[in-house]
Amino acid sequence: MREASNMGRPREFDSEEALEAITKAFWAKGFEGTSMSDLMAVTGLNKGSLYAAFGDKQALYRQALAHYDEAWIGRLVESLSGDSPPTERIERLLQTAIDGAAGRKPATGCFLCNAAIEQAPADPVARRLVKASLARLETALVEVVSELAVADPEKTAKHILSVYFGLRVLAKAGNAPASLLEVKQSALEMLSGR
Amino acid sequence: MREASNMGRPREFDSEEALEAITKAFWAKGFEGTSMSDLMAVTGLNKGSLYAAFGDKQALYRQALAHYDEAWIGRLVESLSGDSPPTERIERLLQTAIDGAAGRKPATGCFLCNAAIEQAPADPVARRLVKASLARLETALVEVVSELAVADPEKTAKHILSVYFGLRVLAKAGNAPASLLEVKQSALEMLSGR
DNA sequence: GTATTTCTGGACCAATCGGTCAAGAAGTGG
DNA sequence: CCACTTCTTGACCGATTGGTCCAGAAATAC
Repeated sequence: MREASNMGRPREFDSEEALEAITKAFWAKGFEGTSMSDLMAVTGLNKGSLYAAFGDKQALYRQALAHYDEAWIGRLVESLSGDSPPTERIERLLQTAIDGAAGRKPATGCFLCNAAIEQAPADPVARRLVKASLARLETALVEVVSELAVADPEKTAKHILSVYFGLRVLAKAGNAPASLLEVKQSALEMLSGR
Repeated sequence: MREASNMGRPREFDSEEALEAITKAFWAKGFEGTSMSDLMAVTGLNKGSLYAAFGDKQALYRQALAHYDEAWIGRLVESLSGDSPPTERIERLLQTAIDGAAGRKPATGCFLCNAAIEQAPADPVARRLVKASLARLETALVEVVSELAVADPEKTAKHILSVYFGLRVLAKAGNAPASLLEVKQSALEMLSGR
């Protein structure tokens, strides 16, 4: 955000830390549900600093979404390309969706999923970011599925991705983990040819 | 909402029509994204009438959600219990999710899905309504799947429901219909034992 | 030192938010 | 006719919204 100029007063806060807090705020309450006052509260900064460092609310949201892609989606993709058995890696992905709601109040869920529903239709840039994250996930999934004896890996990968987001929705609705586990099992059974 | 009293000035508007318009507004822009002014605009009523007839904004939203259950989810459930082949009925369900985004700008999507993401975590009543709609869909799906030669109909039904909502999310993100069709095909192949 | 640049804190802004209220209109029952 | 009830209209409310601005602080460059 800032040029590498050593002129002028140095910034007193860590931009990364601030963006992390901002991301969590939008993640929990959405774009419309999060006010600038909320963001001031979670970062400990005041409006002037926020606007100078990141821009307006929409820019803030987009950067939070990009940060989520880097951090969380990155972790997910990484976990998909481990060296454990393919089905195990896919199970881990689906389990993430299930765990994302278990116990927590309110359910943390998936910022990407929330953004797809709330902002993607209204904000082209947010939509572009969401699609990019989805593409990352899909690519990683195709690679995993390709290791299995499956007729059409791309089709199957998309199916798994769809189940993943379906689980996210069902989890947010408050479905019991036991019920969600059945979905995961069904998906895994499909992969192993029943 | 109103007692069957013939005393006093009669209401000049049709509550059902108003609720229909209100539902579409919340459906398109969410709870936080819809203002009372928006609701005044889409119904042609003024605030006083809205409050008198439905209550505050949260009550409005809940009634919209209940109306969506009656109307749209009802139609979906009905369509699932036709006399066409079971796989065809399931295909129709998934196709609904795909069509819900095609061409339309912005993608209409599914109010139930939006509510699960946006309001279910924050509003217990909304969560209850969402879960009830989900249960309706699931029950109808179990019946359909039971007509197929499937080991565990309930598990499979949940899987299909998950795919349905996954499709809704992917569709809102702007995925091309061709890509979504692959998900549908994959799900149907799973049902027919590949 | 001074000049310059950038950041901080908070006052300030118009607009909008959800919500209330009272006055009068429009009906029914007698 | 009058009494009563309910609905409509729009003014009005305080609070909050996203966003701007400026005076002063804190650094570097000379």
